[in-house]
Amino acid sequence: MNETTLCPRLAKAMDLIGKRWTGLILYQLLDGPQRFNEIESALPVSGRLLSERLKELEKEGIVERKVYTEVPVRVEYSLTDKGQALEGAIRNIEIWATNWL
Amino acid sequence: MNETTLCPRLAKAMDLIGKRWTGLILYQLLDGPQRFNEIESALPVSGRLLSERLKELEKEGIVERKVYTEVPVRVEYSLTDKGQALEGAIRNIEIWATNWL
DNA sequence: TTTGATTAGTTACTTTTAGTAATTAAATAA
DNA sequence: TTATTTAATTACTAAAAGTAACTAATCAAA
Repeated sequence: MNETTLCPRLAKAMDLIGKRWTGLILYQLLDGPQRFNEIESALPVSGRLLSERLKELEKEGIVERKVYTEVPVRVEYSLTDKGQALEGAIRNIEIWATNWL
Repeated sequence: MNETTLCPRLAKAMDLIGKRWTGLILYQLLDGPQRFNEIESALPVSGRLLSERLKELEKEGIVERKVYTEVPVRVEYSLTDKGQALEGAIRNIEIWATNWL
């Protein structure tokens, strides 16, 4: 193992996107703001991990969390500009998947 | 959890690329064929996982393994067409990383 | 003929992460 | 008071990753 010339920004990007479910969560959010349960229902991810991933993405400024104090409470997640900027990468993966899988 | 409308091909692509180190291994191979130790030295990945990942990628037809019976043995890994087709996706992640991280 | 060097792994063991299911908090309606 | 709904969290188990030592193959040097 070593850490030589590897670009730290690319490494971080791969670490973020590469975390399990993160890519699919972002893909899901490309459709627009969605609440917790919507994302949970759309993907085979448990609430435990979805919560964890959304927190990470929020911390990185990729996802925004908005609470509506309705009854019952509504929490919506959406992509920030930084998150939206990932669309090209995600669409490219989608295209590759369509052509090669 | 559910498995509703999620595109299975995208899910598989995300699962492949999303596995730890896989993105960086592919990025590394965009530079051309490389032997095991070269990849291991370029990335902070251990031989154990590098070996595991390369096997998965070979099984998926993304990476090709070629053995040269020299002394000592030389094993080179390279991208197949299917693997090379991921360049767009990987470059997009690279660009995003440059702009946003 | 034994020792060492080199590459490409594998094995054994520990730590971290993920999966699963049950539980909680808050706010209200019946 | 009990039930309902959403958005989580907690406790526990299973799987994956990290680490370091070891192996196989082949030859050269001592």
